[in-house]
Amino acid sequence: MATTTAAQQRELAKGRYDAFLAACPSRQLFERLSDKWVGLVLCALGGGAAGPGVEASGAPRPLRYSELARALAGVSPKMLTQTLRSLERDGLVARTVTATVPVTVTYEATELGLSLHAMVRGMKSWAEDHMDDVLAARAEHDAGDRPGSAP
Amino acid sequence: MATTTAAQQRELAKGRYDAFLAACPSRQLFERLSDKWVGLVLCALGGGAAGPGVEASGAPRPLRYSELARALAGVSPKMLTQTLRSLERDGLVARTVTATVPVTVTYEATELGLSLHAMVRGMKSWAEDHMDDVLAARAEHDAGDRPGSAP
DNA sequence: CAGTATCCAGCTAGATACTG
DNA sequence: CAGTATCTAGCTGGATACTG
Repeated sequence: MATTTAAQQRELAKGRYDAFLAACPSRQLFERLSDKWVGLVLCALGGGAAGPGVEASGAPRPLRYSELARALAGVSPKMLTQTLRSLERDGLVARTVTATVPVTVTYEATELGLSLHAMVRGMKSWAEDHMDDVLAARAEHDAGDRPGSAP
Repeated sequence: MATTTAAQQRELAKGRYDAFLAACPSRQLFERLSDKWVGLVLCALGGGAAGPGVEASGAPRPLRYSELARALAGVSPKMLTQTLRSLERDGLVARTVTATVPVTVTYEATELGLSLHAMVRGMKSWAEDHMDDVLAARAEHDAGDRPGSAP
């Protein structure tokens, strides 16, 4: 066991990592978090998933592999597994196998994963809430921005 | 002019977009936001940049192209320009050209960009603050997790 | 159900060199 | 200073097919 607590470690870590630096490990971590599937998986496991059989309850609950696949429309088995494995390795997601027939596997966000959920969910909500603003900005930009070119 | 205000538009947009759906425009927007350079640029323009000549003031201020290039260590001119152009098009960043010799170009986050800043900054801070936790989780995972395989 | 394995098209993004 | 242009290695990730 370490002689310092997790809280102390985190305190010491303040300022030790900087994602702006290319060589800093936190840069790689930031890049991993900046992945659409990572974001969507975390949103789903944080309680943001909806769909047939998966209501948007708002409360985090374990989801089965197939539920995740349904929630993240368009995800391939390969990417889903790959994403889940990386999240599991990083301690953000816990994988639980139940020996039924056929086998049941559930995934749920760990405490660490949950601590990230607010931000990721915020990003997703932001994208949904400001879609129209962005669409408008694009239209204005693509139109040429100059008054003279407006009809 | 539209007959509805931006606030009303946003109100109406509630529930109209869902990034979980592959075909939803907000999914593409979410994917764009889930880009390391987008995240880092937004962090820098939100006042999170530090370095030689660029102190981490915490207050958002316009940055020049070269300041951004220095802040985002390792970014290539191509990616920086590409990222800035896409952010400009989406109305998240404003580009200002001042006719000096040589020409001075500054970028700053728009109100829309600033509204996203909290989340992105949160992600970057999270990565820095929890780097040790993730490192520990990886070590444990890679060791095999099982007590029997520990030395 | 919950993956794994394989193949490959295509996009990404870095390196590099050049310009108004 | 602030880009633009070009080339390409290689990684990403989708399609597809198969398995315990």
